[in-house]
Amino acid sequence: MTVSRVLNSSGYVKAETRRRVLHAMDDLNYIPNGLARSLIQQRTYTLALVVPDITNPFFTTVARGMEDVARKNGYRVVLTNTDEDADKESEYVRMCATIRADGVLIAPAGDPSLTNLQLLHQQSIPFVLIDRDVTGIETDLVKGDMVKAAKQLIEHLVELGHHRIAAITGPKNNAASRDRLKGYQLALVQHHLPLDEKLIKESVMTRQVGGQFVAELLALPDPPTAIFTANNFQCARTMAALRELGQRVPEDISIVSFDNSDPLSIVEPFITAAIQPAYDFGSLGTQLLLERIEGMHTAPRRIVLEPEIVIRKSTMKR
Amino acid sequence: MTVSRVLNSSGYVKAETRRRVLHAMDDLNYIPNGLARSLIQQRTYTLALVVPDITNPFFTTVARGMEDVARKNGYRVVLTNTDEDADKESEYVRMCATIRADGVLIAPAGDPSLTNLQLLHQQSIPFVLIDRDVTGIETDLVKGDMVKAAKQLIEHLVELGHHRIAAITGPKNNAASRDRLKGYQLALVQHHLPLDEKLIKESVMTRQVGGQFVAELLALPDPPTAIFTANNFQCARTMAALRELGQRVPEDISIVSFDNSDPLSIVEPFITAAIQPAYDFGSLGTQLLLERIEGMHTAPRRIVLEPEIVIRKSTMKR
DNA sequence: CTGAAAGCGCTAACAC
DNA sequence: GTGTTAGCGCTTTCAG
Repeated sequence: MTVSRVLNSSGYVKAETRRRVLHAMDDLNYIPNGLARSLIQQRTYTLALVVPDITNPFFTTVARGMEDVARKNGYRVVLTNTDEDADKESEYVRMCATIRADGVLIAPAGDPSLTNLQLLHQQSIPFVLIDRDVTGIETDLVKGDMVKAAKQLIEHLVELGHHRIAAITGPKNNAASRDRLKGYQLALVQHHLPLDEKLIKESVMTRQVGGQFVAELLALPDPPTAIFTANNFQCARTMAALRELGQRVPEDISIVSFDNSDPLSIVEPFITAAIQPAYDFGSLGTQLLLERIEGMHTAPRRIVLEPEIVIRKSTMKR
Repeated sequence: MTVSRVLNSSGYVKAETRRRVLHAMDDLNYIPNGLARSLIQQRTYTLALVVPDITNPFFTTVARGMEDVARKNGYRVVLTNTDEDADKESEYVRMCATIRADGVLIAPAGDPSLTNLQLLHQQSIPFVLIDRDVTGIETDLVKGDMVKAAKQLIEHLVELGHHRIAAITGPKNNAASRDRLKGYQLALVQHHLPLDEKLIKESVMTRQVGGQFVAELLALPDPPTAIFTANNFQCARTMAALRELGQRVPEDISIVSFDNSDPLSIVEPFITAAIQPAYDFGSLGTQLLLERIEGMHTAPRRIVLEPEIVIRKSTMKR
């Protein structure tokens, strides 16, 4: 018990006793057992971050933001990958319950993630959504204004004289995908441009994304002069496919994208993109989460951050 | 106790009883408490990955390799960042002990990490080094043959007619840095080229790396015609600095680097580089670690993998 | 200021 | 097949 008091600097311990305890701990290379402590305290000081892909620079930046805030508050972070798969996500959410994480920051795979969030709720594990909303649940959320961002990207293209603009989107069961598409459509409508279904290609958001849609788009009788991609990986794949087909960017075709926050892009930031404050997603999300863990707030809070539109070299006048 | 038997499918339970237990668990949304289980079993089924920077694509790929093998064997992975700082590393190594991780895969910050490894040893936590050796300790290790890789990169430059080749290195207390420098020197010596100390610049390996050395190199009376950088971030920063100084790559100056495994490099792999099998570092390292946890091996095993030299567009004939 | 008793939720070992 | 006892290493509570 006295050792416990020394460890936690709680209660009174005579200076001499404290000294002896510390000395003994040092002697024995003693490190307290966190499991036992957590078991009794009902607190693990562990937060979990559940993201679709930890190799996506966007999410590693989120992780950094989270880690910084967590550490500052005495919490650890456990990172997990869902590969955009609600089933794998479910496994990890269960893991969060098993390890008794104090809270979870999650970028849900899509609307089917609802079940996973409900599980967290059942288990009374506080959670905060980042980047993506999920229909059917009201909770704390930090995301970017993706409708607006997409709209601005498209408007940039329109101003450059593009009228045939293709959109590569993610799965429809995913709010982030839907918002980006919505922004695209909104921009076209407001500028009195026709919406052509053939210019919209649904694909996936992972690095496994294929590039066949590029050939399909170019094979259209009236092919697009610009392409809007929904994320990092789609953009990269599109660029690669265009190169294979002998198309130059931006001379032959323009490209805009989301979150081209390549960690190495100090090399040659090339893609005109809507950059979301990924670090802030992590840090603000964690802040909300910690407040919820401490039981401070009750009404769900939604934080919508403004993305920054960065005009670079992947777009040019038509 | 019966519940425990059902959970672990151990011992005999009547089919009917099992059914009732499962039903009740479902009813109550019961999820077993991993803390209590780990406390008694003295096993957490948690591995830790300690790397310098989780936003470095090289290490996220390592993480993927680790996670895949860990999952397949029923283990979880906890990721941590040390920022190339032995003190922060020490904190995390202590954390590994606190949470009673079953094993640790670690890319040590440098030779001062020795203390941290000794702590793990004291606490009887098995560990495996990846990417970097540490002088003063004999353990399992998975790394690339960096001397050879660096040597081949330099030879490529020599064959292109470069004689004044600069080297940007990492901290000297780090085996990875030393090996890369050694390969550079070896190549020059074998090709009877002079070793000029003024062409060697020591810098850091993090994203915070500055680019001032580029200006210094170019200001030399006999400036280099090619630059060898030791990693991702140094390469990126060098490219940026060159651009600011109006130097074109590769027309004015050539660049070679290590691990330019940008996740988005499907866009435009540009840098001629030595690519190390990062995924295998993670998967093989975890394999070794698990074997050590299961107590199978005793003699330290060293796995040295061959890097691949990929000639791309950042180098040209002098 | 220090210690003794009890218990967090689970499982190993041993009854029955 | 199922239940009981004990204990993993801590902290909470209450005595002294």
